[in-house]
Amino acid sequence: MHKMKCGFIMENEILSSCGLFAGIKGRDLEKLLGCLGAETAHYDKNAILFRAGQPVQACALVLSGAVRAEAVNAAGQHTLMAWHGPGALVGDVLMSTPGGLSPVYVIAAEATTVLFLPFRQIMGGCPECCPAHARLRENLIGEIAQKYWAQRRRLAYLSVSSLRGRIAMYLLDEAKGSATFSLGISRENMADYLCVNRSALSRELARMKQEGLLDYYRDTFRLLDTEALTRWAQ
Amino acid sequence: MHKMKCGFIMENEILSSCGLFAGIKGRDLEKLLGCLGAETAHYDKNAILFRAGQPVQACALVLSGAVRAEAVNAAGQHTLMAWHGPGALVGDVLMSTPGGLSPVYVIAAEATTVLFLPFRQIMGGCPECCPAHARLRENLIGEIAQKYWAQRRRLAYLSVSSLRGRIAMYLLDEAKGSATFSLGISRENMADYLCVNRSALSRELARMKQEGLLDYYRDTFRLLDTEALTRWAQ
DNA sequence: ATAATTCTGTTGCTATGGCAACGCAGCAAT
DNA sequence: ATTGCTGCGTTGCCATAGCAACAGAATTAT
Repeated sequence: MHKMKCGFIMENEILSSCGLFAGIKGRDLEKLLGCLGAETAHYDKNAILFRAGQPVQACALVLSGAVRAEAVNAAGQHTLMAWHGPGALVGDVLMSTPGGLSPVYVIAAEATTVLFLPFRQIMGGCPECCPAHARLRENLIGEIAQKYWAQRRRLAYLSVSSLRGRIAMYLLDEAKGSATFSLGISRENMADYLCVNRSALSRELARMKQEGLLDYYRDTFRLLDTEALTRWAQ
Repeated sequence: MHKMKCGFIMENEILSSCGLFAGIKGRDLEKLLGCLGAETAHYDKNAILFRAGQPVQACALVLSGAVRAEAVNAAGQHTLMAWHGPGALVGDVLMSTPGGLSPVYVIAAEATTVLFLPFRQIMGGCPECCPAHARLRENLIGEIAQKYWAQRRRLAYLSVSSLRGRIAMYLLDEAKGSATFSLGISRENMADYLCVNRSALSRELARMKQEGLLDYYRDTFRLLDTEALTRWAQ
């Protein structure tokens, strides 16, 4: 690993487009990064960013490359828990949890550059109480709240016991009103997300298509009878 | 509803024991509450605290009584989502979510007193940048992070497809190392939490008892073969 | 173009777990 | 004591969904 002070990263478009720095730009952002003691770090493929069981003091914003979060169970098997590409914020919830120890280790999936933002500096604030710092804290709490709702949504799907209901609820959410939409994930990932067997998912989707509830090709769906789907979603 | 400025609530032991005000006491707490513009409000039974579909500007700390959060679906059915007694913090995640609208309405289950804490005042901070204020913000983010992990844990249980595995994982977590422990919830609530049929849960527990994996009476459990249970939990 | 590989759909078999219905124990009200 | 209520355990039935195995698209590499 190879650390350096920020500076060049100012040109990085990730910063301006990521939620954590929303509403902070130009000189404010520059000053804030210095004040935070933010440091970029470069990792070669398979280098470790966070170790399992360790406390997490800072979150990492992925600037380029990608990281994987993996759990290792009692039997010593490694399981992929998450994959984070450019723009992703990693360890934010964990660093905000009092006494929180990482349940996973995080490893560079390829050559990766991240920006480390230490919790203490974010919360402590600069002596001058600058508005950028206040905004950053609001953004951080907003990011965590959003992750909370993402989990809650998935929990809602999994709490539906019937396969059809689970699918209906998920698709209605993803559609967000529009008739035709693309999920952007493979059938297998969809099955994993909904915690169902892939072939069972395909079978049920085929049935729903046959009954005229929806139409689809690969990951592109069109909801034909939202009325009925809503009924199925309970 | 009947609002009043804080003041008398300083004697309330809820404040000193709740996570949100951890590490803040005495004069600091008093000053902080004034600075926040915190207001207690009293609600008669069945009075509404938060309406569904409305933005949430403040969280409510339940001082006495209790509230219910209920969702109303498309068919007009009301479903109990959560029950919050004294010490509970309600609406904290929601007020922290940018543009977040309440998915539920919150209603007083009985005569209830709450302390309202507005998000803007919490995050804005007082002009003097007082340490109590900073601590409050840290506590808030910590509370939200903890709620995140509580969801995540439940998600982990629900993602285990076999009933036995789900039970095993849950009980191993609840045991927290000790052999004998009490869940403090009814069998029916346990079934709801794990999203399984109550009778199926009873049946599987009976099987597990017969196989010597565990023993139980009502909501008190003893794990006899954690080794095997861990294997079942995958 | 051909081959290789990954992704998706299909289908038969079967175990699992949801459902309903009932019995019993504990507890409170009358 | 009787009645009612609630919580928990038990069991038979059977639909649902997991599993495995294969087939055919679609995509990528050669």
